Amino acid sequence: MALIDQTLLALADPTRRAILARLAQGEATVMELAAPFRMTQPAISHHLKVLEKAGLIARSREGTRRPCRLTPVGLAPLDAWLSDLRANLERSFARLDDLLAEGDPPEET
Amino acid sequence: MALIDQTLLALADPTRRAILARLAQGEATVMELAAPFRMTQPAISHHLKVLEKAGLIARSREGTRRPCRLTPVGLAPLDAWLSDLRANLERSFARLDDLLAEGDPPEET
DNA sequence: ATCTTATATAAGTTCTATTTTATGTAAAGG
DNA sequence: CCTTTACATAAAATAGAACTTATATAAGAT
Repeated sequence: MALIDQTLLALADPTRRAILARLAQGEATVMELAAPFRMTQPAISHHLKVLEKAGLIARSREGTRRPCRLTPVGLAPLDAWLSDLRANLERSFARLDDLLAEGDPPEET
Repeated sequence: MALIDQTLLALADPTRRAILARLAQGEATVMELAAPFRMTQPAISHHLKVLEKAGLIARSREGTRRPCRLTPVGLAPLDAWLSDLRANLERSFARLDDLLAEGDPPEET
């Protein structure tokens, strides 16, 4: 699975986005992250694993606790995808402008 | 369902992202969009419906054809979510810096 | 050592998304 | 009119993601 797939699949879940939002305020343990949700701890652990595999969070060890923190670089694939898309869009607009300037109506390939 | 949910759910599928990439080059009909995929036309039609409901594409009528075009404003919810997240991150880094400057080690709430 | 706290993993279930097959509709072409 | 082309919709199958219950592990507290 491509990086961008993992990124977007991870972000597509509201619980995981809420977890990221929480982590944007600072580190938190699994239990702290689980608290706001009406959901069991294993469910949260699974969400964390998805986020970790997507490179969106990292975890350390602090005795029995496993604090999580956000790793902003994990958003890079999404940034790249977005700017790619927008670059292509602009290129296609530029082509369209050229054609219109020539008075030549654009046609499909 | 919140806007950002629809946006990210739509983007989480590789077929749909490929469709958007194709549309970044310019308008295309359903058949043209379906061609590159080993997938039936109804499947593509369904993907297009998801993209449309997310506000990522729009469709017009041209006789029997239904050309699709990208609507870049559909990415606004994602842009907003991303900058929100990053704003919070920076705020929390700022707080951390303050505390460190005071020589006061940060603690959990 | 034992108990507790914090977390992970496994198995199973339920829910939702993707895809296909089959069929319907609407416009254009003969 | 009848056929074809381009697409939509419905129903059903499949696949996959999310969640729960039950259990395991590992570190700290007693």
